[in-house]
Amino acid sequence: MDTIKVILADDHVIVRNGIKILLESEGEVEVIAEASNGQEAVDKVKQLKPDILISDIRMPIMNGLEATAELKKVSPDTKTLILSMHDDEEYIIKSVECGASGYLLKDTTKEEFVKALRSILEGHKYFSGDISDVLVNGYLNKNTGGSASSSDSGTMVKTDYHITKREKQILQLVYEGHSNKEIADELGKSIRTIETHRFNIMKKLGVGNITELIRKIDSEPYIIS
Amino acid sequence: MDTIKVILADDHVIVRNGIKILLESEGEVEVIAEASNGQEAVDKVKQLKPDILISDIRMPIMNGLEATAELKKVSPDTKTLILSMHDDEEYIIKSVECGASGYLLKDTTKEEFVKALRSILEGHKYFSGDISDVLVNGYLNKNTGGSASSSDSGTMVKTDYHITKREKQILQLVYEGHSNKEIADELGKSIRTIETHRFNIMKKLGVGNITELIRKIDSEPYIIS
DNA sequence: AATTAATTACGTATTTATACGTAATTAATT
DNA sequence: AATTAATTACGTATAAATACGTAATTAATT
Repeated sequence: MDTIKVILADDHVIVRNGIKILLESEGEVEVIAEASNGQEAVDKVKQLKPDILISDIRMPIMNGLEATAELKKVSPDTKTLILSMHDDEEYIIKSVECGASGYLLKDTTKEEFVKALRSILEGHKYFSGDISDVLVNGYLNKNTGGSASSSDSGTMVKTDYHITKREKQILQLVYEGHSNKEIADELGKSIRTIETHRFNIMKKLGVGNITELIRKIDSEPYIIS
Repeated sequence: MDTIKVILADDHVIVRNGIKILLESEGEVEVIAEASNGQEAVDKVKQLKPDILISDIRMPIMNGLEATAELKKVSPDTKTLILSMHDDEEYIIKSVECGASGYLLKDTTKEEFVKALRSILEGHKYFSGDISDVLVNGYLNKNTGGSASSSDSGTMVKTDYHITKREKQILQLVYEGHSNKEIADELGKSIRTIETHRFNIMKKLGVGNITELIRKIDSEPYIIS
């Protein structure tokens, strides 16, 4: 019987080392490569065609969800298992939308970890905890209704804030701590324009002040990527 | 030859598991207990008297630096090795001030990890990378001058912002996203008082807006603890 | 080409926060 | 008891941001 060939993507070496030793102690999992950012993960998946990519979400250069979405193009048979500290529904749903086959928290035991890998290799989805079936079924129910029901997507979990390209640009600068004046100068636009965008962004994201905004982006970084 | 007895403190099981397996694969290190927060770490150190506590900084209930400082009282012979993602000088200096014997980044190899443990067990300090000697020597130079030089502590690394008790209280509420009015209501004080405190706090911390403030506290959480 | 979405920017109004200085009162330290 | 530090709060002034609405222009989509 062949081993399950996996690639690990996490920006911390010690975490990758720890996971590698954890999994290979089982004997049926082989870590064939490691990546410290999403882009490196995609490149190595393309090159090595592993069975499963195990990926953190928050990584430099390209995050784990984007890398997951990218896999369809470079290695359609490779599946992704997300391993994250975040248990927000938005993250979980977003990972499903990006095509991930599983989602585990970093609190996961070795036993469950290996069980998840086996399950995914057999073509199933694997989401840890009680929220797994609820979320996956909820997501499937949302999509079973066809295109008519896509207008109701906001009623379940909000994952698309409909932030335009320009809004993301300005949001990034706000996130970095720039004042409206600084942003106006940088983009060569009127400060009134920036204020308008800013108002629209805050409304779309449902936040009331800059602190909430920063927290929201910290927890959902795909908003600006 | 006895093994080095260590306790691991990190709020993520998978990290603790990974480190445990990593270290015990060497044979000369034995993980005798684990803790998921600073308080639990202190309690287990008190009970089990390990050689070394390996601790993350950011943990719930009590952070790793506070736990380090607490060890003198409960197990004077136990040394602490901080294992963190943060390489800010403030963190490193603060760990020394709390009595830590070493500081490694989570980017550390197994070899260096074990080397650090051996070194610490022999009574030495162990700080990873080129910054280690510079920082430790800089810190010792600061203290070698005696009490007369303590007035110059701000010229090297700013670790004490001299935030008063009341200021910390208000800072916590600002950090949580409350407006000045909300804070004034909650504390039963004039909004003008809150504004005054807020101005003083920002000045002490050297930040120009709320975004910078949040980032600073995120990277130096002891400011408000 | 028509329609829709995004971008730009203003009017009007208000709120909120920043900035500096002064000073009385209270609490803590010497 | 005297001194120092912290807390409270105001005057004065200004800057910055929030909030809502309107609308022209440009870009993208159908």
